[in-house]
Amino acid sequence: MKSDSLSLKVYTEIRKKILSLQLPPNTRLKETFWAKKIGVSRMAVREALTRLLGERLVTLGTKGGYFVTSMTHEDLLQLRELREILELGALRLAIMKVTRKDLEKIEKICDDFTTMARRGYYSGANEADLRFHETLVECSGNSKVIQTYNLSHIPLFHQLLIKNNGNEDDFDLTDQEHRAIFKALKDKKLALAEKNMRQHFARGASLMALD
Amino acid sequence: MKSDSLSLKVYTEIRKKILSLQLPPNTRLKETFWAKKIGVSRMAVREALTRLLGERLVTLGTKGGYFVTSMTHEDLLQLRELREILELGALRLAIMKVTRKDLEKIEKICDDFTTMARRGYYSGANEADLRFHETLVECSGNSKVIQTYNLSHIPLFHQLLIKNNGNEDDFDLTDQEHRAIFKALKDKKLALAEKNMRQHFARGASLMALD
DNA sequence: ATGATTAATAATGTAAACAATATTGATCTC
DNA sequence: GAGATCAATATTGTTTACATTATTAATCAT
Repeated sequence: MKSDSLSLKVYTEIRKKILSLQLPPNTRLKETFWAKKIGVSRMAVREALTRLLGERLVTLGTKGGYFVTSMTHEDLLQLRELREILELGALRLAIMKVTRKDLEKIEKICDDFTTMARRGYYSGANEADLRFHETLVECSGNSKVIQTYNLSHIPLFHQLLIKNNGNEDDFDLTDQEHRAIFKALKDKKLALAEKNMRQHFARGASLMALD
Repeated sequence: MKSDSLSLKVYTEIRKKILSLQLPPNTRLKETFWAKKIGVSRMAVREALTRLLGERLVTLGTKGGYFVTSMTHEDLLQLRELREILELGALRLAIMKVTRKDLEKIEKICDDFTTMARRGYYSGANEADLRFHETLVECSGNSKVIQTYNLSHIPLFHQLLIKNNGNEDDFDLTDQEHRAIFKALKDKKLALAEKNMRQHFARGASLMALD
């Protein structure tokens, strides 16, 4: 098996931890610590962190050093707006381009969500929630939109939202809303799909206001 | 005067050259070459390139090495779609939040465009064109939208489009369209502003098809 | 001449060493 | 005991050195 570059390994590992909140915002990322932990030189770590800096997932401290990018409440509100812009845009493209296979994939994700939520696998259901939205964006068939979505920290936003406002009662509503969006997409009813999606996001916004 | 870090210096310089097409797509970026040229160690260059990798402005070759990210015709079409999504989204936010000062700034940019185009300063007019759109996005008042826009390579898109399809006859039309968008924004007529902007982008799209 | 083979060169990937700055913690003064 | 001072430690910024892999150039056989 071919071994990828060492810094790529570090990059992948730290990135995953940031996006899953195992490394919470504002955490300081000390080069030597991670070098020892992963078993590579400090330079490999530094390179990984610099790459994450380019992705805006880490930030430079005023006196040097790398930190996991922080998220203020204001940031979350703005990310919600951005998300709405991007996902609605993707939806408009998807309506035109979506394939039979895409639709099957989305429906399966809805089913997975239902199953997991019913059986109390809430983390799993959240994963399915995230995947539902990612898959919708993929259905846009526009790789630049997809890339932008992935660089926009929306997965992080989703995680934070769930962590702060997670509520088991919401799973049913989320399920219904996802299926409503899916159905409109399948029937290629753009206006309806947009309306359903806006509604879905509006509920998310109302949850955020409770902080 | 405080000196910033060396890799930041390299990062800034190379980034500017990429976005202005002084370093065209697919150019190989050799570490030692730039190290000598800028007068820093190879590692400082490497760090800068890694950061640009995170921003997707450079790519890794299959056999190693950094290259300026290439742009296929397909990429340009997709970027145009992305641009429309982001700028229309920003416009919707801007209609609600735009300030008097913002409006003055935009109008001034329109005036600059007119003046420069009339006097034959076409590069300058293109700069004003770019700035018109950037400023509109800034009027969204949403830093995440702004950040995403800046990471989306749209300036590059703009440059490439002009380079390939630049046509002096278009300046008049562009000017009118910009002013139409501006007026609708000032009057807070959302539907009209959207329509004008869509029209502006549609013309851009029609130019692309001529390749 | 043309194409394959191999030696020479160049470029990258990785690690280690050194210098400069920041942080910590102990000591002292009041 | 609270706060200031300064030494000790830790962390980062930068360069140099080495190992590995690509690329180029030269040689040779056909």
